[in-house]
Amino acid sequence: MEKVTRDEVLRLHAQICKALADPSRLWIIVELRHRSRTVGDLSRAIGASQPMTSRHLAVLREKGIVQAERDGSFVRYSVADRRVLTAVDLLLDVLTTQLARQGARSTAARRLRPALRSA
Amino acid sequence: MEKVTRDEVLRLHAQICKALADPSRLWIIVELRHRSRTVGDLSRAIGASQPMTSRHLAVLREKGIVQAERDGSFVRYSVADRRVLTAVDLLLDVLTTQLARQGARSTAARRLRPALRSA
DNA sequence: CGCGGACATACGCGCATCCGCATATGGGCA
DNA sequence: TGCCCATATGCGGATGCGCGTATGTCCGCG
Repeated sequence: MEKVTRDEVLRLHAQICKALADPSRLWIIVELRHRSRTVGDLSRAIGASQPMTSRHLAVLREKGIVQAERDGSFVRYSVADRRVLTAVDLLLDVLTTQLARQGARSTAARRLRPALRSA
Repeated sequence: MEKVTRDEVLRLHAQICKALADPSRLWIIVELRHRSRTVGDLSRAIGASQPMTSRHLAVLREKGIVQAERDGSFVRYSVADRRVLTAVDLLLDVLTTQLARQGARSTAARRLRPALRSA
C-alpha cells in the first residue's frame, strides 16, 4: 500500500492549481476543450512563441492535465482529464459572478477595512 | 455595459487559480468547508504563524474566495462562494485518480519522451 | 544519408511571490 | 483613558516563475 501524507497531497493538489494559474495555460486549456491541437496551432492561437508554448504544455503535461500524442512529425495535445475543464469552468463562474456583482469597481479594492466597515 | 477584454478575464481567472495554488491556503479552505473559523483557529489548525495565516487569508479575501466578518475582537472567516469548494474537490479527484493510476511511480517522471515512446 | 520542419530543452534575466520578523491597528474591558 | 489581546501590515532576503534567445532532438522525405 502506498502511504501518502496529508502534506504531500496538499502539495500536489497545490501544484495542479499552480499549473492552471497562468493566463496562457488557461487559454491553452480552452483551446483544447473540443479538439486536440498541435503545438504550432496552439502557439498561433494564443499568440505566444513556440518555445514558450511548448514550455507551458510541458507544465500541464507534468501535472497530468494534458497529454501528448505523436501525429507524424507533429505532436497533438489534448485534455487528459475532463474534470479539469469542469473545475476551470466553475472558477470562471465564480469570477463572472464577482464581475457582475461589482461592476466597474476595482477588484483590488477588496481590502479588509471596507469589507468590515460595511458590516 | 462593462467592457472586459478576454485577456483581462484570463488574467483574473488565473489569479483565482493562483490564490488556490498553495498548500496552506488549500488547507485553510478545507478547514472552512463546514464552519467559519477565526484567524487564531486557522493558524493553529494549519500550523502556520499568525502573520502568515493572516496573509494567506488576505490573498484569498482579495480574490473573493473567502469573506471576513467581525465577531467581538475576533475575525471569523468563511468561504464566500461554495463553487470554489466544488472546483477544489474536482481537482483533488483528478489528483487522486493520478495517484491511484501511477501508484508509487514518481510524479516527476511524467516527461515527454517516455509518454511518446509508449505510443 | 543529409536536409528541413516541428517540437523540446538549456541558459539567463527581470519580476513577482513567499516567509520570518518586527511593528502597527483596532476593538473590548477595567 | 490605558492596557491587552486578536489581527493586519511593512520590510528585507531568498526563492520561483515567465519569457526571449539559442540550441538540441526527432521525424519524414528526397
